[in-house]
Amino acid sequence: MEFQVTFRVNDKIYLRDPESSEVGKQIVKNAIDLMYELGFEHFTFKKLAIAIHCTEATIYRYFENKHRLLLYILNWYWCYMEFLVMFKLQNVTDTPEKLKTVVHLLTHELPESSGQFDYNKKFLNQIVIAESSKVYLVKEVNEINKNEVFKPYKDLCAQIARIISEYQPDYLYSKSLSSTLIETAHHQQFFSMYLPKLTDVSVENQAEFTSLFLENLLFNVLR
Amino acid sequence: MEFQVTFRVNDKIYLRDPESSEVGKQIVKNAIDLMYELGFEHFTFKKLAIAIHCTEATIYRYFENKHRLLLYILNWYWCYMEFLVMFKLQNVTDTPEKLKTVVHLLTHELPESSGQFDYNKKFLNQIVIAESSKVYLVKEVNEINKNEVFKPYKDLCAQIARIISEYQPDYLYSKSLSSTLIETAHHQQFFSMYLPKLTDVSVENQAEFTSLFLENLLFNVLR
DNA sequence: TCATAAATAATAGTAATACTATCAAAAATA
DNA sequence: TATTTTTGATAGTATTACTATTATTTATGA
Repeated sequence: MEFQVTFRVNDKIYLRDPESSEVGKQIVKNAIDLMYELGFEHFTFKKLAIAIHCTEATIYRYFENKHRLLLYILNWYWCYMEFLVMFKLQNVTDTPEKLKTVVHLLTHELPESSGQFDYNKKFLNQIVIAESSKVYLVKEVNEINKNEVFKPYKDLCAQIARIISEYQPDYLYSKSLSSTLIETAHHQQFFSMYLPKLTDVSVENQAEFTSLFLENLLFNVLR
Repeated sequence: MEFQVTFRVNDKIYLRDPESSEVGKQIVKNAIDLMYELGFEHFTFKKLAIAIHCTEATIYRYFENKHRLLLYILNWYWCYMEFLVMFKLQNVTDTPEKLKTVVHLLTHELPESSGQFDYNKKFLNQIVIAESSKVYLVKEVNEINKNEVFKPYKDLCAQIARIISEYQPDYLYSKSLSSTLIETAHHQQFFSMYLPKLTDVSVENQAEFTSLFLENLLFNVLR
């Protein structure tokens, strides 16, 4: 059985829906590749335009600026992650098992979704790890937040918080623990790659380090 | 008794020691004020030059770019924080008390240090919360790391990890828990201010929320 | 079918940012 | 006193982030 999952990303993020045209799709796909390669700071619309053989003005027609484009990519990621959590927890009744699944999803590359036009999941994962905090750690956070552009993040956070509450109903900080889980998944992965002295990673457990740490943390905090 | 604490910041961070001249001191002091006001992205050397009535070139003589200037400010913060932890734990023998002190330090404004030429601690605290991750979440992280510019962060992390190990010697992730503590202190404070739905903050516990959450987390993870 | 309107991309700008090179004055040293 | 070094000021350039205008294509409807 083949099926395809698509997400309606909040239309306040873009000026024109990138899903509505071929160039639009190319913009998002190539933005992920180029942002992975250059990092958010060195990524520019000019460079993206050259990569997809169009002009800067064309990209500006779809996105106000590169911050909005990153926000679009992350919204897509948060929506996909929420879907994956929901999907993978179908028919799982064991609550510890649910939490383990969540940790695994947060600390591993996204599975390839079918569909001829797909984003590079390895690159997307690295962008989430290294760049995601840059969308809210800005002076304009209140202004941006008004358009509900962080709703998918809040939804994902609330979804995980519900599983935490299910596991331990009297735990007082389910949402903070949930957001800590998400954020820690990112920075522990980043640290274990680039600043390993800030972690307890070793050569042997490189790949599984973050999920081991988070599982241990979670099951010690709770119960 | 009056005393003053100063820190030798790694000289790879600056081109010319800002402590060595009056303009240099003005650059750092006013950078903190202006970076707080504008946020790192909108902060420029031009604007800083106007604020202290000098030229851009003067500032470039001290710091290669604004990233280095932020790194200098954070190095100062990390050194000061390590000093404070050491200082406040003098004569404290009770290990749980030590951990509580660390959490309190990480989640509250820095105390004013004496000295006629002092940085604005309220502003510095907000910069640490909102901008600190931007110094390492860059493509050049490996290159930058070679000059040991993150050493004060690693030292602070190791210092807290030692207290964790003292409390529970067989805990496997003392350094990761330590860096998670530091990072979580930042983003939970940020979230409770700007994106409260990602936390369990309430109107009543606004000020103490992050320390309550972290204390609870820490004492449940350990033992 | 053809005229007209609307949508789109390309061209060509501008203002601001992130630097660099040069120069002149002041300070330090020999 | 002469000479070197350090300093800040001036005046640039390349890139970035965006905008306005124009040309072309596409859609619509009489």
